Amino acid sequence: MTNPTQDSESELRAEGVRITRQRLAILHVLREATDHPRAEDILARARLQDQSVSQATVYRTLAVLEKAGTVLRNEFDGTGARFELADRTHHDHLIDLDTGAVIEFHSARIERLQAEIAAELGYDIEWHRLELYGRKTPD
Amino acid sequence: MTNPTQDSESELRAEGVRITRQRLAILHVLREATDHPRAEDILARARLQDQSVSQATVYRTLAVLEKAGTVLRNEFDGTGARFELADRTHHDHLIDLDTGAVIEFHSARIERLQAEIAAELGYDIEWHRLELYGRKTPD
DNA sequence: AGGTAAATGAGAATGCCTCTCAATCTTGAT
DNA sequence: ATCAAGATTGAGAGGCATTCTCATTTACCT
Repeated sequence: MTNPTQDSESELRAEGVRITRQRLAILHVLREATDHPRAEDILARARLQDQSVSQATVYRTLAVLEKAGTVLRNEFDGTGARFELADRTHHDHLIDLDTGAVIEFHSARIERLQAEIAAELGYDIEWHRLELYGRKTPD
Repeated sequence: MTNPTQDSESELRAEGVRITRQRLAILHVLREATDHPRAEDILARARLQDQSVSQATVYRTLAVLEKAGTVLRNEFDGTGARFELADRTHHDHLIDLDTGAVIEFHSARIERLQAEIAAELGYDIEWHRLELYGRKTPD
């Protein structure tokens, strides 16, 4: 009888995050997104569902959700943050320099090497960012 | 009879970059830096050598030097770019979340894995960004 | 239902960075 | 050395993403 949508809301409530109309609209946008939208895009899409959502609330909500571990913030180019739901398994990004397309990938070997390197330097990794920027290999 | 300082200036000149008093001051700052200074820091330090350097020139020069391959731009936190000379061998960064210290490291194995992964996805890597964020391992 | 602290909208404010433009340099050619 | 042509510069205005302020509204516990 549980569904993922209700689950994530309960989890948020359990963390002391109040569920408002606006936050539901923003969460909905993030759940439907297949890209990595910017705050601006999220605002536009959220307003389709709830006309009242403001820019300030989008930024505030994204900050709240990020702190709660529900969303991830990315900074691929220098033109502002891009967001995604943190509900799937961890992955890194490959950005196509020609099209701007963002491809997700994961490598357990790289993850392991990162931890090894950090350990050698006397550190525990809290999180990391790995982005590859490239172009399609010519045939 | 050549020295690295003169070399990099000749190289820049060869690329069509004019060597001005202000650019020399900025290059000097970057050569002396042991940290990863922000534009603001570079401006302050450059002015110690040449009072006339302006903020606009710092940004413009950093953009010119970046395009020329002389400096690297980093975005560790969301609070603005940090720069470093690109004269040493390639490296990635480990950022200490408690102190903000930036530790440089390099792993040929990770580099190789990155290339492999990109190749599997049909891409050639142009450049990449790998940052580890962590804390000192407790004893 | 009622009280209280949290969340919101609108717009002002901030911070980093880029642009504009007239004045001043760098440089290659003379 | 001198010159012309074009690049670079300083100062301040402008731009853009993001955050803040504050009066009003809302979620949520009891």
